[in-house]
Amino acid sequence: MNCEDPGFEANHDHDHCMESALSTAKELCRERKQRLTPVRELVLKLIWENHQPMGAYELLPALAAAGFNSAPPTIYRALEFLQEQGLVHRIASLNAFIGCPHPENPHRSGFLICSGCQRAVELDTAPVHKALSESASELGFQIAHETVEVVGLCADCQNQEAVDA
Amino acid sequence: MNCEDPGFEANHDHDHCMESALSTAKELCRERKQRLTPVRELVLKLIWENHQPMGAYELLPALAAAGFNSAPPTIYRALEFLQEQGLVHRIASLNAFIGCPHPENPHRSGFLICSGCQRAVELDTAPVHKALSESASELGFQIAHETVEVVGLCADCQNQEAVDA
DNA sequence: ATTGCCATGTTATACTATAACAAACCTAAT
DNA sequence: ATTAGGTTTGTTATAGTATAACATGGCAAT
Repeated sequence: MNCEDPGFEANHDHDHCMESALSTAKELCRERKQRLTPVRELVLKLIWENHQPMGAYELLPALAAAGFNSAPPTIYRALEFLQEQGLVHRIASLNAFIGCPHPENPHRSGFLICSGCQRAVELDTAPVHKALSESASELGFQIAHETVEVVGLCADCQNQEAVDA
Repeated sequence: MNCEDPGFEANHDHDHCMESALSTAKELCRERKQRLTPVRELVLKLIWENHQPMGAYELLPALAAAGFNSAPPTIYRALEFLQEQGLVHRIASLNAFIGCPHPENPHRSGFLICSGCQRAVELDTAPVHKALSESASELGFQIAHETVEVVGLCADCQNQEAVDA
């Protein structure tokens, strides 16, 4: 299994995961001549450390602890930049942000979100997009952006429920 | 064309549309022994009058005008009830609410949202759901709820853009 | 008529996000 | 090296979305 795309496996190599995401981010920003400034890098790091959807305000205390200004605009600006670079995605139904496991090529994103453990994994949305674009084209609708967010229980949490019951 | 499901057609019979939605709602609530109280009915009416996604706070002034308490909890409670009954859906990416054109049988909902005219139409999400459930079952993920919201341009607004250009 | 539940009123506050302007900082051309 | 111009960050304030908590009122079944 690719460490950058661990599905709902809890016990993957977190450290590697994070470092890999950060070095990819640095690489991409260098290529694109974009500045991955300290605050931006820290925010990305925090998001990957948690490896689950994080609210903007959940990230603020760590920014303050690191000596940055921790007023809301700071975090939202960093998140905006990271989104523009495809390094993080926003999950609208959670008002939360999560690291993208494959930012090197921009793509339509979709998520499976576990309501048991709060983890989320990015989906391959190609089949979903196909279905959507067929429905859309019947109505002459031109798609610009898709929000696909599926809430449910991951395999682990289903087992846990069975045990608890 | 079914008036309750007018796609992006602007010039359908609004009044009929609204009355039909309201009478269906009354019927359903009677069947289910749920109380469609004055404030709930008014909120549903306001949503159908506009026939496009409405923010909770956009609805408050009309509530106040009708003599109801217009503090936020009033509207959110009404919206919560209407959602439970399947009479309105929430669109997460817009923080807005819209009337459901076929509340008689609960269903997974998805939307096409036009960024030109702000209208939204409910999709048949069966094909999308099929694609999603295949992806989900590969990961052993059990789906509880789907958020599918597609932003783009409806046919009218594409034409309008072409004219403006 | 009484009781108990459901709905609404009311106040306060939490949570999410952005506007607007000032200060600091790159960086590239002179 | 200097400086002009753009980008990033700091800072204050506020807009926008949603819920907690408790009081009050109304309705329905006994």
